[in-house]
Amino acid sequence: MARRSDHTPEALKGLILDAAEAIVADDGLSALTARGIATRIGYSPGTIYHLFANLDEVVLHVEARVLERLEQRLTALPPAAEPEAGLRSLAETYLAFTLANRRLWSMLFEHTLPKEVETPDWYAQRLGRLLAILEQALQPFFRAEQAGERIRAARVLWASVHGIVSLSVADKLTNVTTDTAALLIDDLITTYVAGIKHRHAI
Amino acid sequence: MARRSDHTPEALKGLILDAAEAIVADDGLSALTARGIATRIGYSPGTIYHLFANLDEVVLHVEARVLERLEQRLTALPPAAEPEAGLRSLAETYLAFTLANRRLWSMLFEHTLPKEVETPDWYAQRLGRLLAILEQALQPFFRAEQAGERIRAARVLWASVHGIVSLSVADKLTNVTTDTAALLIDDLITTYVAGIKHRHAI
DNA sequence: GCCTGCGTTTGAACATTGTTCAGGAACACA
DNA sequence: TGTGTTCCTGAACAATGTTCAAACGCAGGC
Repeated sequence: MARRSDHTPEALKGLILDAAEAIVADDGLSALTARGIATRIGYSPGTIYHLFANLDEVVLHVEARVLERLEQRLTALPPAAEPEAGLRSLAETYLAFTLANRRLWSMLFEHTLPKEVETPDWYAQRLGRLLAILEQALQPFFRAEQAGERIRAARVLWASVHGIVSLSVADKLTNVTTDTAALLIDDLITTYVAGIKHRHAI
Repeated sequence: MARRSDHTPEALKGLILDAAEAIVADDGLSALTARGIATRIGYSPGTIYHLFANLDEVVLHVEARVLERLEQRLTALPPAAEPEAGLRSLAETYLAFTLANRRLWSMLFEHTLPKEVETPDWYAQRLGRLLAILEQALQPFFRAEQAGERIRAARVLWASVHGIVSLSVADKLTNVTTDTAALLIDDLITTYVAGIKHRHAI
């Protein structure tokens, strides 16, 4: 009973990604199955494979949407009065986003592509844009000729916040401590920024 | 053709874990299958289920062995002349270990237990012991009555180093930068320690 | 109104997975 | 030799990702 253009291919892709995202958000990446998506959108499993090469590609696109939403949140933040407050609100927004989207966020790091396949360019570019936000927020702390140090600091902060958040989302740190991720992030920023001021006195 | 005590149950458990570890080390967590382990040790898949409740439990034990080995490396380090050098060599050892055991290390974070099941106590204790090493290395930077700050700093550093390492092992950061993980870790420790000295002048 | 062609969609099929469990095989002891 | 207990097997089940010949229904021509 093949239908014809119930939905355009693009609309169908959207349906598939919506369904996939809902499943991951509800029950985690491991609950995502081709048949599950198909049932949810009222199509058969085969249809998915006409629009995506395989399930990995579906996951990759869901990941992209999550990253895009995070980017929107971070760029929508009002400019901060003080540089350090700007950093802090970036980190807090990041944390709030991951906590509100625990399973979707975990997906980004649980999911690994098969050996041969490498992450597509657009994926790296998405990450790059997120880093650029941080690089800019760090501008007040460095002189113009210290661009290298500034860029490195952005990566360190990005990865560090990620580490705190991911261990806490996965419950691999909170088992051991009563500190919440928010406290740790606060300490990280305060101390790291104090270190920057001390090292690269501007 | 049931054999009798070719191996004691304990020895058999060891064989299973060895095989599982080898498979993960070679081809990653996703290549780990009950049949694969069974073939490798010359037993049938069913045997595994007499010794472990399910594959998740096998993975958990392999994780434990990896954590144990890391702990051995970290505790075997010679005492450092300077406090900051001690921190640095801890972090470098950690990084070297993860790079030498990429797939095994990724396993720790790709693998998540099903919703209901929670990580066993001994797992949290293993992590706790690793953190304790860091807490001790931070002792010279804090006064005795600042134990709270020191413990928090250990968690921040632990999670931050983890973040740098895990993004770099998963190639989700290096795509974007030419900095190696070692440089980022170096920057983290230098700057964070500078921040500590500045904040909690001892 | 009918036919024909073509892009869509199906759903059965295949290989592979985790997991179970009735029963067979080998040892220890009589 | 017989008997019981313990260990181990391997077939079986449900579920997975993925493929692809066939079936379907719309668009356009007659």
